[in-house]
Amino acid sequence: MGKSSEIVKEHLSYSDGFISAQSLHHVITKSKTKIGLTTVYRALQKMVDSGEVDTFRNPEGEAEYRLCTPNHHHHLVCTNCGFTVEIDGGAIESWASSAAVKNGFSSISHIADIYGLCRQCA
Amino acid sequence: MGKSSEIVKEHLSYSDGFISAQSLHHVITKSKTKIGLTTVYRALQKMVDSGEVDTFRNPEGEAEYRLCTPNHHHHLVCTNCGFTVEIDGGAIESWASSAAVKNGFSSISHIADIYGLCRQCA
DNA sequence: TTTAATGCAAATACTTTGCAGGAAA
DNA sequence: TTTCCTGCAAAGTATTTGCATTAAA
Repeated sequence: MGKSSEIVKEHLSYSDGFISAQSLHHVITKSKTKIGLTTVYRALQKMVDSGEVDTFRNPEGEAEYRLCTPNHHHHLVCTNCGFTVEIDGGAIESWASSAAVKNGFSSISHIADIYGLCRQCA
Repeated sequence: MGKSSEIVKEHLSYSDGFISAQSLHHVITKSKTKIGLTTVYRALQKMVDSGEVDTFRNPEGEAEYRLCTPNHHHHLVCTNCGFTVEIDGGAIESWASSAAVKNGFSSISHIADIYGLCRQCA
């Protein structure tokens, strides 16, 4: 694993919450570091495989990534303007694990996001 | 709105749970009806806009659709073999609406799916 | 030298859009 | 006629892969 993976992970840690591979690539190249989009994708995929990074697809079809951290949270997203609020998972976490255990599933992860219109856009 | 939208909706109702636009198009053309992929996409998008249909992106990046029904449920998906269990949303529904209200959001929908390994694949 | 990392360009997959022909009002 | 529906082909976007170059071990 070369230096690039380190750079990707570092920038991932700067970003709060999820970020897409494309955005991450933008951020990195804008910062000063030269890096290929392919390399960003490959670094992210490796970290997903190793369990260091969580991923899910947003409604636009882009994959979003974040470092796995203990302070796991979810998103409330305005479908009109994109305004996003981070919210606590609350009961979700236990719902997910109990549903999984009940059905014999293991190594679980979950996605849970809420979409709606924010006050401005309603 | 022509006949095609009716056909799309009908086949959507046959399918239990979510189905992708591509799969739906396959099913429809295989059944006997000639229909263009474009038309399927357009019919689905119209129904999403009107609130008749729910949609989300699966981890592969495909959009999946289902008719909105009162017996709303969620999915527990095996990431290895694709085996899927339908589970009740339980506390999710109230979590979603309370989080939304607390932040001034309206017209909300949510996605909540759990991924893991089923007994066979663990 | 042998192995792994890198990135450009091409390929792939899903979805959307432009446009012309046809059906319905 | 005017409007809407259809669907082919082209375009657009995100992601993956082939391959040659380069860096590291």
